[in-house]
Amino acid sequence: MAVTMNDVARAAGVSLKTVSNVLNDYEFIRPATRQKVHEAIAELGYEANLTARSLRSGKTRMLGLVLSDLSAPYYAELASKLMKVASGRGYRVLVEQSGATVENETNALQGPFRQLTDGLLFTPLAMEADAVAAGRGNKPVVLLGEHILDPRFDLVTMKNEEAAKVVTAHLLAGGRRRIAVVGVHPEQSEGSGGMRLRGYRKALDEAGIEFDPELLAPCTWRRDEGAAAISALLDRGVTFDAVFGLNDALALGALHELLIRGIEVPKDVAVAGFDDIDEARFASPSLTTVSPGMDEIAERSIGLLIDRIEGLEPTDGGVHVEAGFILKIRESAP
Amino acid sequence: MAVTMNDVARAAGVSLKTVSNVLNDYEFIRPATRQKVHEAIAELGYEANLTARSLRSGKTRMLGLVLSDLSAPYYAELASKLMKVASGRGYRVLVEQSGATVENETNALQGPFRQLTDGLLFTPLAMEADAVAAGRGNKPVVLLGEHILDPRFDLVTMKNEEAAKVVTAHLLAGGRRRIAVVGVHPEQSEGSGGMRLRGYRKALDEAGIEFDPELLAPCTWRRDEGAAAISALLDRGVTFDAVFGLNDALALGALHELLIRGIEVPKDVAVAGFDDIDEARFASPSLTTVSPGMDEIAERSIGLLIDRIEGLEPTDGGVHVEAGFILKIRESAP
DNA sequence: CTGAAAGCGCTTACAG
DNA sequence: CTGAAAGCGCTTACAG
Repeated sequence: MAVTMNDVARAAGVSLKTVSNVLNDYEFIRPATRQKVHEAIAELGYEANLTARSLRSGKTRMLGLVLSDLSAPYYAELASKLMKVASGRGYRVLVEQSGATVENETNALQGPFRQLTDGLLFTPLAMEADAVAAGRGNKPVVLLGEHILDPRFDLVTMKNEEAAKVVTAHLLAGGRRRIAVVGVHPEQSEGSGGMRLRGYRKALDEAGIEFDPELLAPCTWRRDEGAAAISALLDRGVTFDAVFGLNDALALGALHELLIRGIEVPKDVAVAGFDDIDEARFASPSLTTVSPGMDEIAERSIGLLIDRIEGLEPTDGGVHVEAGFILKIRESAP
Repeated sequence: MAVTMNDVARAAGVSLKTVSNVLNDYEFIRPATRQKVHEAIAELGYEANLTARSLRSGKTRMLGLVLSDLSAPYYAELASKLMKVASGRGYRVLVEQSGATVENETNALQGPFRQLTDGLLFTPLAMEADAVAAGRGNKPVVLLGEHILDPRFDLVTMKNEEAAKVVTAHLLAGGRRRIAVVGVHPEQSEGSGGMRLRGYRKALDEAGIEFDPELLAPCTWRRDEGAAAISALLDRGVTFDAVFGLNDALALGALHELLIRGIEVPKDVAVAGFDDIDEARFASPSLTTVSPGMDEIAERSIGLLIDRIEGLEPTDGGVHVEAGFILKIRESAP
């Protein structure tokens, strides 16, 4: 059927092992032999069978990427970048959507998905740290995001608190005093949301402005929820002169609602977000936000994972990487 | 190391073949035997080795998805849906980004990527029909999109021309007479762009309105290009009372530019797009557009591909599926 | 309904 | 530097 290594070996007049050596770039091969093999490969149009290679070697050269939903802009952009970086190092990325449920996350961590990959880039949103630690098996896992911050794990994350503080300070520097926060999760002090809220509060503290819980608009991190949350705030008669969306989707939802209500942005209310998704640049008005260094996150997380797989990362405990960030000042909060 | 079928066979006191039969739901197995095997599997925590299965059976139960860039909102949403549909039928989706270059598309079609998948969902953007036909090999390929319309291929597409005609007719019904078109490719009569432009012209014809080439704003399909194209049109002094973006990103870019210039939407200029990406609902003003039936596209394309793989689709020639569409009337063109 | 054997196409010790 | 053999863990004919 297909051309096999055996056919190549026969055509080149060498043994199977020699063909394998050539394919795997083994150092000590006589140049003449190497050339004979390469000629036979070219002549026969041989292509290595990846499945057979995987079965024998136990490696698939695929990395798993577990995230809640690929259609979310942030994840779509991240996945795209991760694939490009991985490709540069000879790996593919296989994506699994968890919908942020414990069941699906557990499945991705322990089920057949795991077999198909040499290591996992895992965004835990529902599972707790102990469950992840118990179920991670012995292939490398690198955590992405902030839901779990635990010295047991390799982790690549962004500077949530610090960046949120900088955004908030920027709004304060623009003269804003009552900054509503959209996307707060009531009882959550962990995760991206909790950390960004902490950054917000620190900025207020440093500016000597009292924190007013009235200004918190709780909702899940979806655009329509952001619109609804800001709408509810306005209906309750809460006054504010700025909105900080805990991510861009929320900020854009809020922006939309403000404009519908005839509130001018940034004149009456300034708006800022977090993530710098592509859309932020093209909103009307364009959105002031924080770019959390996605390129760096992609490079470092893939790098760390592959180093673990190939045994190039010597550190014993969890490696913790924090990517840098950049404040993007645009029209919505100049 | 890991638990194998052999271990299960030994524990259950049956042969390897019997375990295989149970795992593959072979009909004629004595219930008692089946149960013994299931008990042994549960007791030992056996999980089938997918790589070994693939090597022997020649099937990976993975589908390849080739598209230009996963970070484009339309593709991200499509990929997310395709994965969910495929998962329901027991397949995974492996994504390959081509960047719309001939080289990468050819690689995805003929290179090692192909080995990893039982069939391909392929969005050709750079390759020509003959090259695809020559290189597709003997595993099933289903084309997505409109760049290649050819009876030799299975194809799932949207009603570009018809839907564009309906959008244009809607603008005309609202009293607009000079409708600019953003995203035209100068010499391209094929592909989504060409077909949508044809729909636009048909609507004009039927309304008895003369076509004015001045109103065509050529650019590639990116948001910033849309903004720049409409800007160029305005700078040239071309007058218009509506804009039809050949996709939503273009329409949103144009919308942004119009608002910046102090042109009121929809009062001065109505704006409509194509795709109904999530963002369209939340733009300010929200965007009138066409929903091209992405759910249906996902269902039908995965269904067709898997039917081909499993030999369930009897048709000899290429099957051509056209998904339905819905006009979404929103604020930008009521 | 079930069994014993072969083999998918590689890589990996083991020799030399 | 290269060879002959074993074996990764399954499924697939072939028997019975």
